[in-house]
Amino acid sequence: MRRENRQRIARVALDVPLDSLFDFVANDIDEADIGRLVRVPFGKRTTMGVVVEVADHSDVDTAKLRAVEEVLRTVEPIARNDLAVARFCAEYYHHPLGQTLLGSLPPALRTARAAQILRSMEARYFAVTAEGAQVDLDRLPAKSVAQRGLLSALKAGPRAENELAAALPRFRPALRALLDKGWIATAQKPAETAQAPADPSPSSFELNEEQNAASAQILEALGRYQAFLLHGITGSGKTEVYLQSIAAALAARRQALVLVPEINLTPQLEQRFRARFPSASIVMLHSHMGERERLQAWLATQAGRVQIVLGTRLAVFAPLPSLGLVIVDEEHDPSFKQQEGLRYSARDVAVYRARQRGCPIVLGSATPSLESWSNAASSFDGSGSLKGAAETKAAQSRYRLLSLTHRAVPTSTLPAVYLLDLNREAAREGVAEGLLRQIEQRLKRGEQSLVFVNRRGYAPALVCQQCAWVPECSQCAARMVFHRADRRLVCHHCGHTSRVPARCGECGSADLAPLGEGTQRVEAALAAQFPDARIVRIDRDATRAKGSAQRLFDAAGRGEVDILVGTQMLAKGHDFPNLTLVGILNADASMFSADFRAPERLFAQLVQVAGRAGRAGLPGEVWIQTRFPNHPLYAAVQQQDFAAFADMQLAERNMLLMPPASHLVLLRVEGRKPGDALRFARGAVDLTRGHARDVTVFDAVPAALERKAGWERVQVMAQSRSRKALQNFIGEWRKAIAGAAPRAIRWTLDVDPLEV
DNA sequence: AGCACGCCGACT
DNA sequence: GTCGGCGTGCTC
Repeated sequence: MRRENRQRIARVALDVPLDSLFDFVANDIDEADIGRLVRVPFGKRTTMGVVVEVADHSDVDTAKLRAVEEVLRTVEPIARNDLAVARFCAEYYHHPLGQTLLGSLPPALRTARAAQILRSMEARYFAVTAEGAQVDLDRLPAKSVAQRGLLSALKAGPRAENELAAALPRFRPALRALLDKGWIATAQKPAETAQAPADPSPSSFELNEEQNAASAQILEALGRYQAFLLHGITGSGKTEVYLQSIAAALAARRQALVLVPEINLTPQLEQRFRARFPSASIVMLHSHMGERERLQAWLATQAGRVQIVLGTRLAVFAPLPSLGLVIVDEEHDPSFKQQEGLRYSARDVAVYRARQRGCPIVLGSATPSLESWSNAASSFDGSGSLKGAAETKAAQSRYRLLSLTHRAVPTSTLPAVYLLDLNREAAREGVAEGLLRQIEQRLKRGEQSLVFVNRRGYAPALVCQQCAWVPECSQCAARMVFHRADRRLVCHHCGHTSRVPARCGECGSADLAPLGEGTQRVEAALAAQFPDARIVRIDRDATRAKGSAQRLFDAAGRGEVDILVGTQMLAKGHDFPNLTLVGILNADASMFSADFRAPERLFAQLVQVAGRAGRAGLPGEVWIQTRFPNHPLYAAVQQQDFAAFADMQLAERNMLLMPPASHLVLLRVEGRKPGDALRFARGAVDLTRGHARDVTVFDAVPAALERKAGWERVQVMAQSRSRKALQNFIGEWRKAIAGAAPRAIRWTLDVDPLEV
C-alpha cells in the first residue's frame, strides 16, 4: 500500500517551561530544515519555535495536530553545532530545551512578528532598467540634480536603499521620479563578495618575552582544542596577547569570539580592536543594544560576514560558522554567570564550544577563578581521590598555564600596598587620618587619588541614637540606605524608596543619625577636607544618564579631576595616567560573609582596584583601611602573590569539600506567604531521602537575603565530588520537585552556583 | 509561561 | 444581579 502525500511532522522546540517538544504538520519540510525558525499556533496564541527534529509520523492524536503557519526561510537554520550547544546547556543546567534554545536567539527572532521585522530590515536594492541604461545623463534637465546623481550612481551597479539614502541629498523624491519614469526598478541583492582576510596593523609596541611565549603557544594550538589560562598581573599586557592570537586566527580565515565582563564592555576596547584590525568586520553583542542592531549583528555573524564578535556573556551563543579562537577576558568575573532563567556560566559554555569546534580558548585574568586555577595547576588534587589514577592524571592539567609576571611598560611597577590599622588610627567620616595625609600629598604634587568605597548612597543605614532602631525595607529583609542628596531612603535590593522619617519608629526620638559610609558621605567628607580639590563621584547614582560615565572617565583621564570617589565601576579597564594613590575604605565588609567565595571575590576586587595605581611611569601606592591588619588575605594582597593566596584557599576548599574540590547545585525556593518557602524546601529535602547516591544534601536554610521584594527566600545545597553523580541526582530531584510544587512556590535549580 | 475556565466575595 | 480575585489545567 502506497501512501500519497506522506505527512511530514516537524518536532518543534517552543519557549515554554516544558521539557517536551511539540509536533506540527509541515509537509514542505525536510531534514535540511532542522534548525529553522517556524511560526506555529499554540493554544490561543501564535509563537515562534525551532524545528529540532523531522519525522513522518506523530504519536500525538491527529485531532490535536495543527499545522506550521510559516517557515522562516529568509534566515538560515541554526547550525547543528549550535543546536548541540543548546542541548548541552539544557541538559547540564536542567532547563527546558525550548527556553534554552529560544533564549539563545536575538529577541527579535523569538517574537511571532520575527518575519515582519526581518522583512522591514532587509535593504531594498535598486538598479537601472534597460530603458534607464539608454538615458544620457547630460541630456537631463540641468535642475534635476538629485535625479542625475541617483541615476549615475545606479549606472555603476545595483545599490542598497539605505546606502543611497545616506549618500545622496534629496534621495526620496528622486527615487520616486525615476521609478515613475521606469528608468530604475527594485533589484536582486547582488551576490556577496567574499571578504578578504583582515590584515592586522602591526603591533603598537613590541611584545616582551613572556607575551611572545604566551602568544606562540596559543598560535601553535590553532586548529585544535586546547584551553589556556593566561594569568597576567594587572598591566602585564594580556590584551596584546589576545590581539596577537586573534590576528593569527583571522589570517587562517577563522572567526574569533571575545567575551568580556558586563562593566568592561567599554567603547575603548572596541576602539582598540577596530584600530588594530581596520579591515576586519567587528560586531558587538550585548543586552544594551537595540533589537534591530542586535539582530543585524547576529545575522551578519551567522552569514560569516563578521570576523570578530566582541560581547558579554550572551555572545557565547553567537552563531559562528567558522569559529577558530575563543577569548574570555577577566574569566573570574561574576558577570559571566547568568543569575536567572538558564543559569549558565558563559565561561564554561565557552570552553564547551571551543572543545566542540576544536579550537583554542584563552581564559585571561590577573586573579583567576579557583576553578580555572586548579584546572591549570598540576599540583592540585582537585578531582578527588575517588577517581581512578588515569582520570586524575587527565584532570590535573586540563588547562595550560601561561604566565605574565611583568608589567608590559617596563618603567611601570606594581604599586606598593600598605595597610591602615583602624584600631589605632582616627577616622573622619570613615576616612582614616593617614589616608587624608596621603591624599594631601598627591594634591600638592598635582597627582590623582582614587578612593574606593563599595557602597552607594550617603550611609548604609540610619540609626536611632536612643534605642538603636534602624529603618528597614518593607519588602526586603534589608536596611534602607540613606541618600542625602534626594533626602530619601532607598532599598538597594528592590529599589523601593521612602521619605526619611522625622522620628524613630520605635521610641519616637528625633535623634536619627547616619551609620557607616557610602560614596556620597565620603565625597562630602573629602570636599570639606580639601575645599579646593576637584572631586568627582562615580557610582550608579552619579552616572544614571546615558554617556555620563564616559564623560566623567574622560575628564579624569585628561587630568581634570584630583580625587575620584566611587564603587566597583572605577575598578575596571580604565587607565588614569596621573593616578598614584588608591585608598580602599570598607574592604572588611565581606569578612563576615557566609559565602565561601567571599575571600576570592575580595582578593580579586582588591587586586583590580590596586591595579589602577601607577600605570604610567609614576610609582603607585595603595592604602587599605582595615580593622584586621593581620588577616592573611591582606598579607597576600600586599605581596601581590595570587598563587600563594590561591593555594591557601584551595587547601581550605579541599578541607571543607567546597568547589573546586566538589560540585554544587542549589535549590532556590521563593514563597509569598510566611513559612511557605521553608516548608516546601524542607519537603524537597525529604524527597531526596534514599535517592542521594554519592551526594550530600544539606538542610534548607534562609538565603543570604531572607526576603526580597516581598518574597521569602530559602535554599538547599547539594554537593558531590562526582559531577556525574550530581547530574544524575539533579535530574531525579527536579522531576520530584516539579511534581510536588504548588503554584504559589517559585523554585529553580542553580547548577554550579556562584553566590551561596 | 500564557491563557483559559471556574467558583466565591464586594459593588456600578 | 455582575465584575474580578487567583487556584487548576492545557498547550502539538
